[in-house]
Amino acid sequence: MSAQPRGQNLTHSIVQNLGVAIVTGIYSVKKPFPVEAQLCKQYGASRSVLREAVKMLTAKGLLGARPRQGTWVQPESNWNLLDPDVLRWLLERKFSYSLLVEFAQIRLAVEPKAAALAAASRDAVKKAEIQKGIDRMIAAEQGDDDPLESDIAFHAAILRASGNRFYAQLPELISTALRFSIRMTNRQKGVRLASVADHEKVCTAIMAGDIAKAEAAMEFLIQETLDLIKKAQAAGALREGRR
Amino acid sequence: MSAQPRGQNLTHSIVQNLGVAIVTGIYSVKKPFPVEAQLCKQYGASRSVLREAVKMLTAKGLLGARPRQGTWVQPESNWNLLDPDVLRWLLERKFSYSLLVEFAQIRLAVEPKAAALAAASRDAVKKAEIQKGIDRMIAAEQGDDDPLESDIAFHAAILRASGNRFYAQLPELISTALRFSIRMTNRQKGVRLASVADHEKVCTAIMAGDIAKAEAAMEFLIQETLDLIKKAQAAGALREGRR
DNA sequence: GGTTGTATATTTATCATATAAATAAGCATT
DNA sequence: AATGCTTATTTATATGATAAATATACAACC
Repeated sequence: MSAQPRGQNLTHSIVQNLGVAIVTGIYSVKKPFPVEAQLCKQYGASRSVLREAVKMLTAKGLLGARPRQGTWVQPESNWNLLDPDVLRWLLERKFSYSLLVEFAQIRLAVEPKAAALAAASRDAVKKAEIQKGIDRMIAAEQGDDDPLESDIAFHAAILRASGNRFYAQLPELISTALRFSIRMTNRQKGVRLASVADHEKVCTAIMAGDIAKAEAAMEFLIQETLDLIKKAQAAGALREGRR
Repeated sequence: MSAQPRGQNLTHSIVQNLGVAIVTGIYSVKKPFPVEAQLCKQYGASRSVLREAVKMLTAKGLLGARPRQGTWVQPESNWNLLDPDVLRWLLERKFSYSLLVEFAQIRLAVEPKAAALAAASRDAVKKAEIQKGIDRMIAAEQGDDDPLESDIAFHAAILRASGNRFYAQLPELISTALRFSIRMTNRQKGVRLASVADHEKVCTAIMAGDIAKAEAAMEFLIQETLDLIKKAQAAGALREGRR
C-alpha cells in the first residue's frame, strides 16, 4: 500500500492513511502494528517522515511506542474522539449509527446551553451571525443557498455566540457529524421544511434575550435530530435483520 | 532554555515545554515563533527530535508550518482545547477563572445528561463503580480516603456509566480541571461536607433508575460548583482591583 | 524450584548531514 | 501595472549511524 499525496504533503497523507487504518481496526493481536522499518517499506517513505506521522497519531492518542516493544495501537478509550481528525476518520470509514447517536447526545447536552448563553450574551456582532444563518436557511428553502451549509452555519454561530471557548470548538466536529447524519435524515422527507421554522424559534428567542425559551427551542431541535437518527438506526437494524 | 528530561523522553519534554510556552502566549508578532534551526539550538536537540515535537503540537492544533514561511502559532481558536494536554497547559500555566467558568459550563451541560443516561443504563458493573465512588467520598469524610480523588472517581464513574464514548473521554479533562478548581473551592470552607450528601442524592437516583431526578440532582451539584467558581472569580477580581 | 542477575537482541530514540521541494520577496521584463 | 523569472530561505524528505531502553532467554545462585 502506498500513500498518494493528494493536495497535502507526504507526512499528512500517511497520517490520514494510518489514522483511518487504525480506527477501522485493521490492526489487532492477530495483526500487530508494524515496526518502523516495515511501515517505511509499506509507504515508501523515509524514517523521518514516517516517524513524524506516527508522532502525530501518538499526539491524538491513537498510538504508543517504546524501544524494543515497538509501536502499538492504544485502546479505543485512549483515542481523542473530540479531535476533529479522529472523529472524521471514524465517521467516514467506520460509520455506525451508535457513534452518531452518541454524538447527538453531546449536542443535546451542549447546544441548548449554548443557545441559553447566546441569549444572555450582549455581543451584537456574534448574535448577528445567528440571524445570518437563519437567513441562509430561508434562502436555502428557495434553492438560493445550500441547506446543509446554512444549517451548519446557524448552529456554529450559536456555539460561537455563547462566548464559551470550549463550545466554540464544536462547530468543526458538528459540521463533520452533520455531513454524515444528513445522508439519513434526508431520506426521511417532509421534515426539513418544518425544521426551518423550528430553527427560527431558537433565533427569535436568542434575539429577544429569552434564555429559557432559547434553551427549550434548541433542545426540541436536537431531540428531533436524535430521534431521526435513532429511527434510521432502527430501520438500519431492520434491514440488517432481513438479510 | 534547555529541556530537562524528567521521567519521559526528550521529545516529550520538548512538547511540554513548547506547549506551555505557546499557550502562555510568549510568542507574538513581536516575538515570532523561531525557525527549526533556532529551536534546535535553544533546546540542544537534534532536528529529528525537534521536528517530531513540533509535529505533535501541530496535531493538537497549536502550530502550523510551511516551507519558506517557517513555523507559526495558530490562532487560539484553532487549538484543540479538549485535548487533555492543551487544557492542562492552559490551567497549569495560564490559569484564569474565566477558563474554569467556561469548563464548568461544559460540565453543567454534560454531566446531568450523563447522570440521566447512567440512570437509564442497565450496566450493573459500571453502575457499581458509581456506588464505589460515593463510598470513597464517605470514607474521605472520615479521613480514610482522599477527598479530591474520590470526588473525581465519582464523576468519572457516572460519565463512563453513561455508555457514551464522548462522555467517557471527559474524566481526564475534568480531573485536570478539578485539581485546579479545588484550590479555590477549598478556601470556601463548610461546603464540601454538605456536598457529600448532594452527591449521594445523585447516586441514589441513578441506582433507582430515576432519570429525571438523577439529572436534576447532578445539575444542582454542578451549578453549585459553578457558583463557587464565579464567587471566587468575583473575589479575585476584587483583590485585583484593590492593588 | 524459584529467584535473581546477566547477556543479548530488537526496537525506538536521538543525532548528523545531505538533498529536494515549496514559496516569499526582490528584480527584471514587458 | 502586470507578469514572469531568479534567488534565498525554510520546511520536507531521505539516509545512515549511534544511543538508550527493554523483552527475552539463559545462567548463576540460594
